[in-house]
Amino acid sequence: MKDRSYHHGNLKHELIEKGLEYIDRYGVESLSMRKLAEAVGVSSAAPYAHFQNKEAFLTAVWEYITDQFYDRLKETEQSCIDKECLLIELGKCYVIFFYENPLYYHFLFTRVDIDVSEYKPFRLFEDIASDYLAEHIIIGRDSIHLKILALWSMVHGLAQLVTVKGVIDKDSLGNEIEKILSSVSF
Amino acid sequence: MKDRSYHHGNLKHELIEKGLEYIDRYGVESLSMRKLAEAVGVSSAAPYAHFQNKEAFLTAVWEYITDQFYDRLKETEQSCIDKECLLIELGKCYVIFFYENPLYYHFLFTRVDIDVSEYKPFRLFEDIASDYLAEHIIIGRDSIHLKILALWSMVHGLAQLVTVKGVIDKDSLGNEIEKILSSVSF
DNA sequence: ATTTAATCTTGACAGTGATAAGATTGGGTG
DNA sequence: CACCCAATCTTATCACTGTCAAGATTAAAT
Repeated sequence: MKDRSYHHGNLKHELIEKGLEYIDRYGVESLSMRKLAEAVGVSSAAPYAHFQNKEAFLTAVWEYITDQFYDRLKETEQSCIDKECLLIELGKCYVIFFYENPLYYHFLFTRVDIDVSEYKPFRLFEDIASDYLAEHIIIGRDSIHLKILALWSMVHGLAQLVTVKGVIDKDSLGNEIEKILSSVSF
Repeated sequence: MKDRSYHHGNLKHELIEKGLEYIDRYGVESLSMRKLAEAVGVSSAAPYAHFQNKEAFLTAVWEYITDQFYDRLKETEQSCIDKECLLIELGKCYVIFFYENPLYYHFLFTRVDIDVSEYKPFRLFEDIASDYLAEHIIIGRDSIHLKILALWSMVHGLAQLVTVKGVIDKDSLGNEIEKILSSVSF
């Protein structure tokens, strides 16, 4: 039945991918190590050779998704020609990423102990916002940090609200986000 | 051992309260019906006389917390003398509520199917923001809705970011929030 | 006082995370 | 090449979970 004999060869990575699939489809709650193991064609205790426990496994998945998120942001940064639009494009990317995978949002930001200074996606956003605001802002420099936080909060909050029924018109998502972000002046 | 004989008398309500306590202290993940039942001094199947299943129980707790949240906002609205400050005070209240109970935030907004038009706290916020912006805004009326959404996103996002390590200086929380919210013009 | 319906207990079931003991095997050593 | 070792996987097994069925207990309605 099993195509791989005893040693699976690629178990760790395949577990993470299957885990992703489950989270994306059903949410974290209904993810069990055993079902995952079975889905990959391996005994129920096999995963514990690669992960200390479920928590550790979920952390691995967490890092995996974080990387995806970061890559998307980075990609947007690099493909944006008109630097005037960069910040808004980045915000759009941020929001759309979680709109496409609402369960990712919960999963990412529910795992508690994020330390902001270590979290790459946040750092990227902060850097870009910082550059942008430094050029486009009239007021004193010390308020830049506040504005970044305000902007970030907005994008972050919007990323979640967008997944809530009735908040936004789904058909014109990209435009809506752009309009919302532009309706505020920093 | 048990102070109540057979019929507990107040089980439903007491379960919800104990559930709250658990969520607040350890998070939803480590909440089990059985432990809850034991903590309240009742057999492990007793809760199921009052709740169809765990999901239904959590929904009840969800509604309970939602009410608390709403009451806090409502209270702020009514105790605010200077209507000029109302919006910011409301935002502060919103954020501080979840700062004080970070696990509430996850719990409230992770339970998926919120319908915005039915969710009282959101409605209240929207109404107040609508009134405020209608008076303080120069631009066309059709953009008010956008600005409300922007503002709400900001407060909503901030409510979560505030629970993340390193984002904000905890000592001056109230002031910080006020400064952040004020750093943006709508 | 008797019935009735609500409430609670006991005992069971399948599914869960996790561990210990042992089987299997690929890769490096001689 | 043969050997061994450490990584990997399996097979029990455990305590715990959500949930249900059957029956015990009691508050409330008749």
